[in-house]
Amino acid sequence: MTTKNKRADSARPLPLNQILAGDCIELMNSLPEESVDLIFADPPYNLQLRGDLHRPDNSKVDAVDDEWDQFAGFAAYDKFTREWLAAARRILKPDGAMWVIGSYHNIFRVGAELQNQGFWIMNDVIWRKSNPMPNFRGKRLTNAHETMIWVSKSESSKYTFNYEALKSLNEGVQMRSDWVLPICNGGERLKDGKGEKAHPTQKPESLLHRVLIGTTNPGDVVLDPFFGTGTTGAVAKMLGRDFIGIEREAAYREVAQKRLERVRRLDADSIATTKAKRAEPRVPFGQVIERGMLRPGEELYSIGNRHKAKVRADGSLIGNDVKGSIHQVGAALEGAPSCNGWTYWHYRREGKMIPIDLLRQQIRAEMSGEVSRPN
Amino acid sequence: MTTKNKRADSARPLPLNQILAGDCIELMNSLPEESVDLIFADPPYNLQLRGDLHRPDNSKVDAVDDEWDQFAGFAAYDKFTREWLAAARRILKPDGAMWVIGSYHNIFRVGAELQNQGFWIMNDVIWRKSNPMPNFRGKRLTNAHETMIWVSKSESSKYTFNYEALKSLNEGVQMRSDWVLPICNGGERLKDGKGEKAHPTQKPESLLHRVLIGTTNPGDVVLDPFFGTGTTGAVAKMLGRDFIGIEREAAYREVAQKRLERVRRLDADSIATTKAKRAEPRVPFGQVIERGMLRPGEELYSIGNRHKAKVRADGSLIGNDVKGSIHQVGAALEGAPSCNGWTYWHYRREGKMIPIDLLRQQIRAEMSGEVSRPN
DNA sequence: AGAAACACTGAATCCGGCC
DNA sequence: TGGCCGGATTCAGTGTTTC
Repeated sequence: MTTKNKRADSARPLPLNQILAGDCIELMNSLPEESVDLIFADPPYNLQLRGDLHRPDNSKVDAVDDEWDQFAGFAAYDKFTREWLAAARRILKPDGAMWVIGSYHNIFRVGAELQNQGFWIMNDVIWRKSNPMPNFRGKRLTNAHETMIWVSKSESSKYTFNYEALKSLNEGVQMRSDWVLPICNGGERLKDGKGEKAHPTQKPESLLHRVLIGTTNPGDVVLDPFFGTGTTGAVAKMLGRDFIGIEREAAYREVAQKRLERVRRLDADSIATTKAKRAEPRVPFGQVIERGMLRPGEELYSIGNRHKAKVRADGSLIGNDVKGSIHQVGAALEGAPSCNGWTYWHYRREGKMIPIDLLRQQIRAEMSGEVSRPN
Repeated sequence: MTTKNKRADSARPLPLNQILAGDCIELMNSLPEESVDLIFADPPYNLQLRGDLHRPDNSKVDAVDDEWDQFAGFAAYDKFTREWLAAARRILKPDGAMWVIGSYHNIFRVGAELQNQGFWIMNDVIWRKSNPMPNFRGKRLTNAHETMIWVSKSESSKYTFNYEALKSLNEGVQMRSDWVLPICNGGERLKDGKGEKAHPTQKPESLLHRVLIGTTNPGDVVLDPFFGTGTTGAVAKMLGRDFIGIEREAAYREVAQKRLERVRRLDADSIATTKAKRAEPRVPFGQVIERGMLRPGEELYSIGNRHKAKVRADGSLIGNDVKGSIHQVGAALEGAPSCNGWTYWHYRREGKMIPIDLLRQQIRAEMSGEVSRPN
């Protein structure tokens, strides 16, 4: 047993692998200080939704309008944040660490308060969703990510970081601060008795898998103060870590309890890895313009010089009164149903015609070293 | 000239397309209020938020003990943030917007203060670096991204968002909140006289290209209070936007000035981007009847023939006892909250079903004389 | 049986001009 | 300035039904 555990040994035993019922601040305050290795926290985001939102097909979006996400304002939210962070800080071992996940609605306030309380940021980590909900009204960018902040208890903490394990998860390349993972749906998404989703914001197990592999060791105690349907507990149990869940809502606790009973601990050997699959990244033609490889106003020529078109600043082409993507304009000029613009169009350099696909290859080469999408 | 500009008109002229020398807070305070369309800010965040931070009055923070010192560091940085954000807020037009870029060292504090001052977050945007600097010691994840926060001046601001242009940059798929772009190196990276990089954190032009295409229009005034080597100005000039740069260090101003002189403005054609449909003139359905394209009494059919309605002489429809506009009747028959009648209803010609939207397009073409109008 | 079409859904600060 | 109302707006994936 390492020195990390000395405080816990001298205190009363922890309620391991259980779901505690009640308010997380009170319950954390009732636990012995400096007894927990890692905290994973998914606090309410304090979304401020106005009216209903409908998809273009007129179906209504099922909003997160639950009571637990309502706060009177920033001051109330900040007070809540201060209190639960302080309670979390007390029970963390000196070398312990914490992850907090959030969106732009709350993550800046949480991050600032983490710093104010003396937590030390190692990284902010971006969960890039491979399948986010689109922006239906075309008024903003697709909100396609969430932010996690990974902190140690203090600057001098000797936190756990399994560098090689994460590198191995990433096909031998150093793990980056942006993680591409799908949202939780399909069979993994828990349903209630009526077939509705049991919790509006269930996190994917893949996310917790990566967190726990990277920043805990087998046998560590992982606490989740906003347990919900228990993703943290399920992955912890599977990976041979101990967990403590805290959840206020009885309905969530019930679903989580059943879920945890179904989970089986893996044997030590198989705790190893889920392999990532390398996919050739899609390169939008717009990037060729943004990167200055071609300039807006420059002309492109078809094979055999039969057609030409001019590049615009937004990556569309205009040729012979037809506007659109490199593929659309190519198809229109050829009178064809479709066209691969990347091989169809060429640019001129020193009298030579060069296919724009070479530019795409160049961009892909620059992007290599990146690994994306598990599953 | 739109109402957006009325405040600027009544004030003294802006120092457009220049680099102002000095402290950005003082200089912004010297500019007329509500005169700028967009601010792009890359504030200092390589500050050690610890020992060597100086107070704004240049007195050294007295390090009593670690924790107090750290708090003093944050407090000083927060004060600086509050002040430059307030100055930026004052010169922004009511419908203006701002981008701030930062890393985990500072972005949480900046984001929280943005919210405190009443700025309204549209998105946080992740610049995912395709070629980041690796983490050499293997103690953390590769810090492979930076965070940008895009805000409007207030919740009610009618901010500029060129949805279609960004979608076009992304080859027809809605632009997401994570942008993959390489860091600035190679020929784009400016060097000083000794061949060293001229600025430690020069931003890539590709990043500014996307920001300016997406959230400004040609002729807009873009201000950068931390101008550095002038990436914002260079891209603004190229894309036909006006800029105001503010920079304290003479060496950076010099490099930026030379750079700007080399930049050439693109012609209007190349700057043009794909327009939103909303910008097209409204065509009342009644015109279709007045012009005899459809006759009163003619029947219209929904997609899939599930519903039909009869055209009346005043351009309203009647179907299944429901009377009203093409939109109202469509919505009523579908039991939907709203309905785009133009795409919902079809008429029959020679056995074929033709959407009435084609008639609207025909009218619009006749109205403008040609297919597309400049800008 | 297999393919194709259709239906449904996800942490969302999601409209704007005219009267 | 509040209310009315025209009409613009979606990506990836899973699961179900139909051909």
